[in-house]
Amino acid sequence: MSASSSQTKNTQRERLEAKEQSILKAATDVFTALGVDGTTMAEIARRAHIAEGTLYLYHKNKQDLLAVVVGNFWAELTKGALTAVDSSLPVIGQLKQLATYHLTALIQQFDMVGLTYRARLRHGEPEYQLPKIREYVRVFDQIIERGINRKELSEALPLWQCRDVFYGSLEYSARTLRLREIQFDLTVVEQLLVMFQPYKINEASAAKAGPSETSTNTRLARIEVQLASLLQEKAQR
Amino acid sequence: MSASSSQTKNTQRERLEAKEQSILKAATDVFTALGVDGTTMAEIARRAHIAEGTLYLYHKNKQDLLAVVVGNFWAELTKGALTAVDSSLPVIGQLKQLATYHLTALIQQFDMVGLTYRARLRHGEPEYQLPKIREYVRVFDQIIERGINRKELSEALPLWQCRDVFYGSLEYSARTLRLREIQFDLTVVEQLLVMFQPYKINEASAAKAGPSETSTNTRLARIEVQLASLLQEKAQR
Amino acid sequence: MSASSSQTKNTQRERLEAKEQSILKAATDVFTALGVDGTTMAEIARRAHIAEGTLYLYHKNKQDLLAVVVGNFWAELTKGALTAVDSSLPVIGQLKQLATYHLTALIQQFDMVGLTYRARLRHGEPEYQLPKIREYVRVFDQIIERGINRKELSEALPLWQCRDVFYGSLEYSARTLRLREIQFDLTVVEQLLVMFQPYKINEASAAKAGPSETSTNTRLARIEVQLASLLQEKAQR
Amino acid sequence: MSASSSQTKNTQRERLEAKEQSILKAATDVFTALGVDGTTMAEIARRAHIAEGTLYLYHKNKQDLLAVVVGNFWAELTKGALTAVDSSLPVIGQLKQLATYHLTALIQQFDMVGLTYRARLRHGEPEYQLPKIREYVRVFDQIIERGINRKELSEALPLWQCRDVFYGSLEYSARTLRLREIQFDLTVVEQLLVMFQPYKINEASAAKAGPSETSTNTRLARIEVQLASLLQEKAQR
DNA sequence: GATGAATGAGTATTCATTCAT
DNA sequence: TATGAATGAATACTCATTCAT
Repeated sequence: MSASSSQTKNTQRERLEAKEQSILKAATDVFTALGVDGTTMAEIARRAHIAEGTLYLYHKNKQDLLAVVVGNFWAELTKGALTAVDSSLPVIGQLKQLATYHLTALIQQFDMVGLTYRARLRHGEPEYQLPKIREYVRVFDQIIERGINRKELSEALPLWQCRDVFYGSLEYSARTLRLREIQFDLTVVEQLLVMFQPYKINEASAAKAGPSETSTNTRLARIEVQLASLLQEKAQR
Repeated sequence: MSASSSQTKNTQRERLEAKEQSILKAATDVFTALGVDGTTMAEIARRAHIAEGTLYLYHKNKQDLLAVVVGNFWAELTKGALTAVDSSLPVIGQLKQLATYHLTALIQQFDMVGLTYRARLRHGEPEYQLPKIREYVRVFDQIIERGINRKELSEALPLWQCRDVFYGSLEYSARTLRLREIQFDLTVVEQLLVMFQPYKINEASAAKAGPSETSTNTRLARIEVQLASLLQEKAQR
Repeated sequence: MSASSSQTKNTQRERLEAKEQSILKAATDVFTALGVDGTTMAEIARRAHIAEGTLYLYHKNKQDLLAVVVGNFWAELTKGALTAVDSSLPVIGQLKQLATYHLTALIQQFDMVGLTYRARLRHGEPEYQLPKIREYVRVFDQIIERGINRKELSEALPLWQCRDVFYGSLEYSARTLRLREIQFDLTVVEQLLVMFQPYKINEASAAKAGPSETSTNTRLARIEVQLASLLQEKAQR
Repeated sequence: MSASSSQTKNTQRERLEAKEQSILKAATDVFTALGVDGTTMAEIARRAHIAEGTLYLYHKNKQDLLAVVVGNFWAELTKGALTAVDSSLPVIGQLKQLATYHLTALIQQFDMVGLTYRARLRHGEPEYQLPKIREYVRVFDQIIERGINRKELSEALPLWQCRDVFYGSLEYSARTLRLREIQFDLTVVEQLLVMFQPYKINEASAAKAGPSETSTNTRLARIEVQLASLLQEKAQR
């Protein structure tokens, strides 16, 4: 009897869970297809095969529903990214995997970027950082941390500046590629990785003495960035 | 009489021009302050001291008005950028100037970025590239072209990929800096310039392999040591 | 030409005025017939032959429209009361006229009493005294003041207590009479006037205690006998 | 065992009764605090610690629940009034007690008056007399009847007109006093009692012959009211 | 050109009530 | 009895746009 009751409870929960998923699926589809303003709660309800009022049992209002939809997207992206990155590789390789994954995903689901901007808007506050985005962003941070721990990257790497360049470049590129109807562009990724050269710790460098010309440029670049970072700090003080 | 009429016409034109400016000023203010959805044509008319109907003599509809407002912003940005960049400098210096200008401007008027996204949306099409933005983007392209012409940059530089990284990084960074209430961050700019190192043509390299190279190495080593000690200090704090 | 313009202006004003009246007429009818909750803005607009949105050009919202409708009622009532009362009569006579007028009017338009209660409700405050009601109430006060000035009424008369009894009785009675489908009941009015007896100043009393008194007594006695017999008759029926 | 079952049954009944009371308490609180429109069945259920659906096992719908709440109020008022009135006193004294009790109670729970109006509204019918109010009103009638039986009051007293004046005055006064934040005003009560003077049978009158001046006024007033009543009847025929 | 009154389509949200469990 | 998830009708209000002066 307790089993049956637990069974029933289970079924109930599953039903609610299924309904919740159904709503999110419908909402995602409609928001994606029609944009925030083009979307009506009625249409979402229709596609989820529920009554309009039921939507409000699961989500406080349209804005909240949008936030959940967007949050879900980034949560899924986080999962995918963790899968896509092989942490046994050298960090530069990992960053390439992450960049590739990110760029590909954004190109495919670029509408979500627009929705994300809308979901971030809060009445009063200028903008709002969705928690799920923060989690996603951590994937990048973790790779960098790993790199530093493994002595593959210099501690001097300015974390959040690099992070912004990384994600900013990819997002912007995704928009452009979308417009040009290109599925993917490796150059963007490669270009991005150049950014990390100055922080790359060359294990071989100690071994071989010969300072090649390339090495000079690299060293200069590294110095310049580090100097900029120090100056910045000083300016802020 | 023709003089008087031309006079009048002139005055008339000036009046219309002034009214147009008044409308754009009002529209910019309201859109910026209240966002696209918070803005009403009535409020814009009120602030421009004209009747609601008059707005429609100057602009087809709200969406078009927004497009003009946003277009104006980018046109102004173009003007400013052209002023900010000294084309007599080495291209890297020019890029640094442009990046600095762009980042500063975006941080100061970040609301415009949001409006830009909204202005790009067209019913049906996924997104739309505003002509004024294209013009702005050309400023970057011209610097690169100049660099290639002057043999400062390799022809191998992948133009639009670099461009996307350039603008994408700065835009994204601007958002972040805005959130952190930071006015400017040189690191972002410097970081970005690293990207162009691989395409930098070292005129001295091919020509001379003389003693200056040794000296360069020596100086570099000295600087690196100093930097390392500074970073160490910082890390200990 | 100035005439034509003034004419036009006049016409315009008249049109707006007419529209305003049309709205109020429609609103009054609908509120009266269907009650506050039964009334929809759409129905009012329909009956006023205007668009729904137009209602909001004339009245901020439903609650405000109701307040105006109710206010109008009391303003009209004030006018009527001033007409109904002949200030040359002894005050008791005036009060009788006012009471008669008030009772009759309330019986005929009793729905307005219910609307009045609803119009008085403000969000937050417990209740709210409509200005137009205050003006109406002044009609009573003025009669009393007049009476006191003319030495027909004692200054000892507790003004607002009497006023409340006056209006309270009539309003409550109006409800009852409405339920019983009675158009008017003089008894209520007469009953009410008894209240003022203690404050009536008998000019003759102090001056003369002469023969008229005897005569009065005689006449009273005669009337009392006749009345008693009539009442007896009535009782037997 | 039968005892135990009866015990259980008893407990069950008590439980139901307790739940019913809990619902009514919650409903009364919410209706009083938030008004009819501000009240939701969900909130009542929440405060009564039951499910929404359960409310409908005890009360057909919101309107009915309101009616019960309001009915309860008047039933309680009836109880209180019967306690407050000492039927051994002269009727005028009893009326004074009733008036005092009524006024005090209404001032304290004035929100109930508003709820009463709303409870009386029926779809279609203009208004509806709640049974519990009728019972309450009987308290007044009984005092009057007693007075007539005891020969303290004249049979000529027009019962329901007096009743309406009685309750109407007090209700209206209660509203006013509430607004002025006054707890009680004896003047109102005293004022009201004047109304009964004309019907007061002066036992002493037969004993003492001297028709005082006061007596004249009183006799006149009495006659006037009785005449009005007779004329009324005639008019209705 | 300028006006501003008029329009009316468009929708998020609430909540009394029901009913499967 | 009790539950509480589901329902869906019902509506005040906004505002971009138009058009008669």
